[in-house]
Amino acid sequence: MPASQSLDSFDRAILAILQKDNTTPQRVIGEAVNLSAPAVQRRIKRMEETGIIRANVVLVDPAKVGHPITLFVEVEVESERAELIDAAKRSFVAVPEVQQCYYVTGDADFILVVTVATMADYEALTRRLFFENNNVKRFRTFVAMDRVKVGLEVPLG
Amino acid sequence: MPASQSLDSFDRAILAILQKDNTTPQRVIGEAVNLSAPAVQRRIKRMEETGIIRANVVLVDPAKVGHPITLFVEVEVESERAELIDAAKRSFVAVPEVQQCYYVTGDADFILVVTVATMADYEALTRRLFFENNNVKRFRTFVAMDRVKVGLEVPLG
DNA sequence: ATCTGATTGCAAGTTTGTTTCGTCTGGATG
DNA sequence: CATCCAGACGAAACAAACTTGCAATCAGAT
Repeated sequence: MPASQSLDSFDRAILAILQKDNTTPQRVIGEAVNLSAPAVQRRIKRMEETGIIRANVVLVDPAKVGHPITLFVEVEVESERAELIDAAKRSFVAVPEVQQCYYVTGDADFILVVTVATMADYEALTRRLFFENNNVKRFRTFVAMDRVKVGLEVPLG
Repeated sequence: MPASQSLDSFDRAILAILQKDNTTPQRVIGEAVNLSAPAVQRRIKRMEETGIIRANVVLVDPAKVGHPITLFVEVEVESERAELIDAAKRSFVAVPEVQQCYYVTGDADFILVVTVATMADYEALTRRLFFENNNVKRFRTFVAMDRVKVGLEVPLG
């Protein structure tokens, strides 16, 4: 009973479908998981309310809208004082070209995924984000030659 | 005319909305961009056919479905012979826990984004993917402490 | 000036999503 | 052991959204 529990096997089956294609009609989902359309609809609504489903979005091919370059950047900071880390987070989040930003353990402090139109744009971005930030000690860039697999799908097993 | 060109400013405005919420009714989109609902619908359809829109999906909160750990892995291979690289790509793509996989230039050859339930699961994964693959020379793991910004949104400006 | 091809808005038709309502199940309580 | 209650279900009615056909419009080329 998915009332108190957050996920049962119906929910997982529904999520698996929606992670592939959220335009799938509820009736079709219902047939796939052996539930009526209203039941499917109620479960989706609850998962949205509880934050299991964070968003409904389209995935855009970056190359086809003028952003053919994807980059990874490892950023190392000078000081890990909380307020400086927070400031760094805010500055990264604010930049649309930064698709993803993670605060990590290891040899680096941040890992960024960046999408740009040209390397000149990236050069300008590094100036703004890294060279003008005194707390950035070092950064290392990887250029993606092949986006072998790109998605945010979470396995549900 | 968006016939031969792939993107005009209407398309970009529509995409910007859909990248945030693809459940937005076409009528509402139409009001926002000053177009009728059918016009919006035809443009969306064309962008889907031409591959500008790659997919319609829900984004799931990994922590809430039992995958609280996100990892980055830099993988360096022994040989960059094409067939070995392709084999590596296939092996990474086949694993559901590998959300993203990029073939990159720089000190590493691949960068993976991995989502798992426990570190034990990750340990098992490294065994399968890296230790049992003779072509993997070295790999380096970063553990995400904070998913500061996660998305696949492409800036449209 | 005219023609062509593409795009638009409107309106009708169709599909999909949503709400309502009565029923059923499982678990806790007396 | 019977009763009660909360939560979830399906069927049907309802509302909203999507889709299509058609005539009108606009831009560029002849």
